Amino acid sequence: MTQGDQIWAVDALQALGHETRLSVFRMLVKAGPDGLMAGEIAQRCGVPASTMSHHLANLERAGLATSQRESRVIRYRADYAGMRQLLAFLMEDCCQGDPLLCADFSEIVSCKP
Amino acid sequence: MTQGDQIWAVDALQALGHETRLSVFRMLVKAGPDGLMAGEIAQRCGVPASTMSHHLANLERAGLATSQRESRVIRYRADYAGMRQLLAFLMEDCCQGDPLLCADFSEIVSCKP
DNA sequence: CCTTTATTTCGATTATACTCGAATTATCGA
DNA sequence: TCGATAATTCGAGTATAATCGAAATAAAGG
Repeated sequence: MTQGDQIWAVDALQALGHETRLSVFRMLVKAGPDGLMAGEIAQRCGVPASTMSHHLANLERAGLATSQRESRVIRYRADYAGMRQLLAFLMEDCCQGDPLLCADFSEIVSCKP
Repeated sequence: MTQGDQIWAVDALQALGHETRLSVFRMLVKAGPDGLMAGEIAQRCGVPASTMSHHLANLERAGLATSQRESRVIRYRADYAGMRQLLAFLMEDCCQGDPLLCADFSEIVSCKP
């Protein structure tokens, strides 16, 4: 793994290392492919729109969310590819796939034949 | 999952969301059960001892490292249980075990029958 | 005891992040 | 074109984090 790889991982981890942003990301995962409008996210979190805009931009920069304008609203979705990369990094590069760290997840991931 | 559960996850994510600390954690994983002395960690990272001490305390508070004094030195080890909890949180609570997010990991984790 | 070594804690500075109202941009519908 | 609406960007204040030398603590060995 290169030095650069760790950099984006740091960005992604830092993005999720904030209560509001972690909530937002989970909200987006729960919302699924439809995602959520920026305004509704702000409202649900009880945070001013301008503040939320920064958090959403942060998540997007970190590769954990995508945005798409639809006429007047902007729809945010969880970026599954980014999250998958982060999880892969944590399990492979960071933890070296060590069974001590990762073995328990065989039940969580869909690996039943 | 409770509100409190997310709080420690935020702490752990934030702890890893820093270049030096992420490097240290990976270093500790690589070092295995023997761990590393505080001094050597600082030296390897090219960071003053006092600065590193804060980072190590941060990782320990976040449940990602443990420390143990051995006569004059202090040995740090990766906290596997904490990291497992974090990975479990990210896959289960955060991503809802969604195959879209987690399916790829069936090869990484040791789930071959 | 006193010195040396390893580490932490203190104290103070600097840097970065967070927050939010106000101003701005983009889009739609009348 | 003119509001009205949804969102972002700006600007400025506040808070939190990072940094590092100096001082304090802990332990070992003369």
